Parts: sequence; C-alpha cells; structure tokens
Amino acid sequence: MIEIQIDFKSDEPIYMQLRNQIIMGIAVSKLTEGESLPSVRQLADTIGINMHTVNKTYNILKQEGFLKVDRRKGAIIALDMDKAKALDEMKDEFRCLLMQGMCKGITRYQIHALVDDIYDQIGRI
Amino acid sequence: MIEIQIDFKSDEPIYMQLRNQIIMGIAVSKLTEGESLPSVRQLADTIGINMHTVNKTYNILKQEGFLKVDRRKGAIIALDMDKAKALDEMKDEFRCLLMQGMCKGITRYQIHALVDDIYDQIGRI
DNA sequence: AGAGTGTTATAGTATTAGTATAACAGTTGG
DNA sequence: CCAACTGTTATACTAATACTATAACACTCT
Repeated sequence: MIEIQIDFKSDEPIYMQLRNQIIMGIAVSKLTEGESLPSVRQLADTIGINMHTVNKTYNILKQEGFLKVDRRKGAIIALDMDKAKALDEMKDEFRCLLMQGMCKGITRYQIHALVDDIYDQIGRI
Repeated sequence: MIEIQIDFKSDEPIYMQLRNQIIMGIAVSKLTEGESLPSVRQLADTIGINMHTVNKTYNILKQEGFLKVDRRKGAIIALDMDKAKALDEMKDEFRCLLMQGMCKGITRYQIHALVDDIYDQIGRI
C-alpha cells in the first residue's frame, strides 16, 4: 500500500499531485512492477476525493506507460521501459527548466551536481 | 526586438508560452541585461492577444527575477543572479522530472548527456 | 447471485484563462 | 504645457478546466 498526501490548497491539480506521488512511489521502489494499486473507488475514498479524479490519474499514468489496467486485477504497475521515448518526452520540459537556470548563471556542472544529489537520495545509479 | 510565436491550439496557457519564450530569448542572448521589452499594449497588439495577458506574463517574470518594470522605460531585462535561490526554485520540478526518468530506467549519466546537449546547443558553459 | 472491477454519461459548481473597456497616475518629447 | 505614451487597477463577460455527484453498463471473481 502507498500513502498519498494531497495539498488541497495547492494550485497544482489533485489529479497531478496524485500522479506525481505514484511516480515517486515507483521511483523509490515502494511500488514495484506487477503490484496492484487500490481500485479507483477505494483510493478515492481513502484520500477523500472523487472517484473520477483518481480515474483521470490512472488513465494518464496508463497513457504515459507507468501502469496497465486489467479488468480482473484492477490497475497494476507495468512500466513501458522504452528509454529513448521516455527521454524524448521529457526533453522539452527539461530544456525549458535549464534555460531558466542559464539565465541565472547556473553552469552545467551545477546541474550535474543537482542531478547526482537527487539520484543519490533515491540510491539509484 | 524579439519574435514571439504563440500556438493558440496548445493546452499550455498563452501567458506561459510567452513567459517561456522570453526566458529562451534571455538564455540565448537575444535579450540582454538592460534591454527593454515592448510595452504591454504594443506586444499584445503584435502577437494579437489581450493586453492583460502580456501584463500577467510581465508580472510573473518580474516576480521570478527576470525583469524589472520602470515607469519611465517600461519593462527592462534585469536578472536577479542569486544562483542558490534559482537552484532551489527549480529543485522540486527537477526532482519530479528525474523521478519520471528513473522509473523508465534512465541513468544519471544519460541525464548528464542530455544536459550537456542542451547547454552545447546554446553555446553555454 | 452478489460484490467487486474499470468505464462511460450527464450534470452541476468553482476556478482559471482570456478578452474587452475604461480609467488613473506617472513619464516623456515636442 | 500638452499630447502621447508608460504600467496598473477595476469591472464584466465568455470559454475551458478541475472537481464533485449520481447513475448505469459490462465484466470478473468468489
């Protein structure tokens, strides 16, 4: 099971907060390949939000290649490990963020350090 | 002067597209410190959008430390070069993007390469 | 048969994006 | 000084989105 914490005062939509936290859960291996997520109704009830909001999140995650939906088992983690595609999809957002940093004089080496920090925190290669 | 290209069919808000393109302009040195931007009315007219949309963008950029607004000269590029602050502000969004990549098996070295690519494209250190 | 899946449809409310006018106060150049 | 320009603020309207609320459908499992 995974703990979800929603900030209802945030300007970030609930379905997006939920998406990000599930992705975080996968990244830190709290959620692993083949593991099943709570049903849309069950998770919605636990968090205290509407069923459709959870359903929207699940559909986005399915679309993005993080899970598959099985009539029998519900929503299960199923990663589409196409690295090239994944890299390409994050490229634009990445560039936009880096440009922002360049303006402020942040060097590529400082970015490398930040990347390493984040990877180290998770204990990833 | 800077050329702005808005995609009216995009799901990204106009004021955000405009913000990103101005930041891009600063990053690639098309816009430099002290240079003045068109007035809100003028730029709105050129692009074909409403004055308030441009005003919203300018206020965001001011808030984010990319420009200052002078009653006499209009909006001028004025960079707040607090690196630590800039790094801290992009940290969360950065982590979120990297987590997404980790799930797909992308290594820190592949990220480093992507960062270098983007920096090289702009010709920055 | 009954309780559980995801999915779809419809409808309502609240918030946000964008537009449209209008006005105000300060700055600038002729 | 005056007219034209700055950013800024206020109000009002439309369109789109986020979220909620019911309800129903087809399917799976015990």
